[in-house]
Amino acid sequence: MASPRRIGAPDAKNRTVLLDAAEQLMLDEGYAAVSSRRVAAKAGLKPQLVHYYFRTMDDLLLAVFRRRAEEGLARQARALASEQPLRALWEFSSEAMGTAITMEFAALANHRKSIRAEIADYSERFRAAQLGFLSDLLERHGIHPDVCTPGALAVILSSLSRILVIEQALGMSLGHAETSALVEQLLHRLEGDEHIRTEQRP
Amino acid sequence: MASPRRIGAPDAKNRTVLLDAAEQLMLDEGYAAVSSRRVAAKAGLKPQLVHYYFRTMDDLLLAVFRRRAEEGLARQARALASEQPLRALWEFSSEAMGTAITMEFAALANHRKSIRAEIADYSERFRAAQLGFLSDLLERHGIHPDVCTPGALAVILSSLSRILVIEQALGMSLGHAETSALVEQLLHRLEGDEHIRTEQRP
DNA sequence: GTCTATACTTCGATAGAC
DNA sequence: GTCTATCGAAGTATAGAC
Repeated sequence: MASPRRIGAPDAKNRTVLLDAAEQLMLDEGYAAVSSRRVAAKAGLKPQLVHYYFRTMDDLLLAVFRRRAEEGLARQARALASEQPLRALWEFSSEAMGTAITMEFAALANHRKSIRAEIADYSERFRAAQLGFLSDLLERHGIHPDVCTPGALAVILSSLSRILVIEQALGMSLGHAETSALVEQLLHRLEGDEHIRTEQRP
Repeated sequence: MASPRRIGAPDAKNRTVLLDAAEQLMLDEGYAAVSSRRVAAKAGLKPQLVHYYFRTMDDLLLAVFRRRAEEGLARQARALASEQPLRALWEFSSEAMGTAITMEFAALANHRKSIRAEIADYSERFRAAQLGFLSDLLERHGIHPDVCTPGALAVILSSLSRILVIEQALGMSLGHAETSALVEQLLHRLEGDEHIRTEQRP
């Protein structure tokens, strides 16, 4: 009774095309621009197909989010396993695209219950994945929990990277250079100089 | 030639009613819900009146933002002139409603040029107003700019308060208690214990 | 100065054809 | 399993009546 209507196969080619179009639209013009008609137009398909592959528009939005979130978790795991994990984490968190899409979904989440639960869940998974590494790092440097705990460090790093990216996108800069310098100081103290990264040869 | 159509007086009662309705809608359901029909319905007026008082929907949104921003600047100024300015600033920045509306406009700003300029301008005014106070505070405590500058402290405080509020609204909590404890430590060090505030008698 | 009648566009979603 | 024809509701904005 919940869903009497049929739905397209999860691996159908057009489903992916629609997901790509929706994601691009969201980045370019915001979640409000993700309508069945506009998504279809960008994908070169008929609007009704959106409702064939995704029962509602919320379902489409959720699918876009899940796909990005899963990819993000994998990329973060790779960053944390890299040569300079703290710097890699900072750079990953400072990526403009990830921040833009996260923000778009966060705004959306404030007003749609089904999406809110999903975002909260994934966000905690991102943070939880950082905790083990940060915990080791702080311990290795003999930093007492009274000074800074792994949880606090995770919150601080993610909040700073996010706000710097967001404000930059708006064209703001007041206090940014000083904050970046402070972060660089921290990274240096906890992980030494930035290595020169040579191009990977094919 | 830009605006051949007439527009309602800025102090007309219905204009304010429409502004209130738009703001409430934005908080409850997000910027996408602020349509002429829905605003009018909430205000108990006809949809066409929205276009009489505001030429476009963007104009309405901008008017909502300016009204709140001006009020916010005044409130922040009062906080910075209070008995415990640092704590007052932290509490002001941690207010759920201010954060929610700021976030909504920030999301909107990513995709609408006219709004982006306005947000960036006001945001820098908020931060600039904090700098004088924070500069004095750090100097008074003999904190060297190598350790922390006023600009960096402003960015850190605003980013932390914002992310804590946003994540709380989503239902997240990982690392929050530890971060709050760290902030409390900082407030205590820079401004002593929290005073007990007695109710103002009428 | 204040508001209404109206035009035209775009929306999400379903039922049913191939 | 894949797609199309179509509906009723909601969107912005203007021209013109009071």
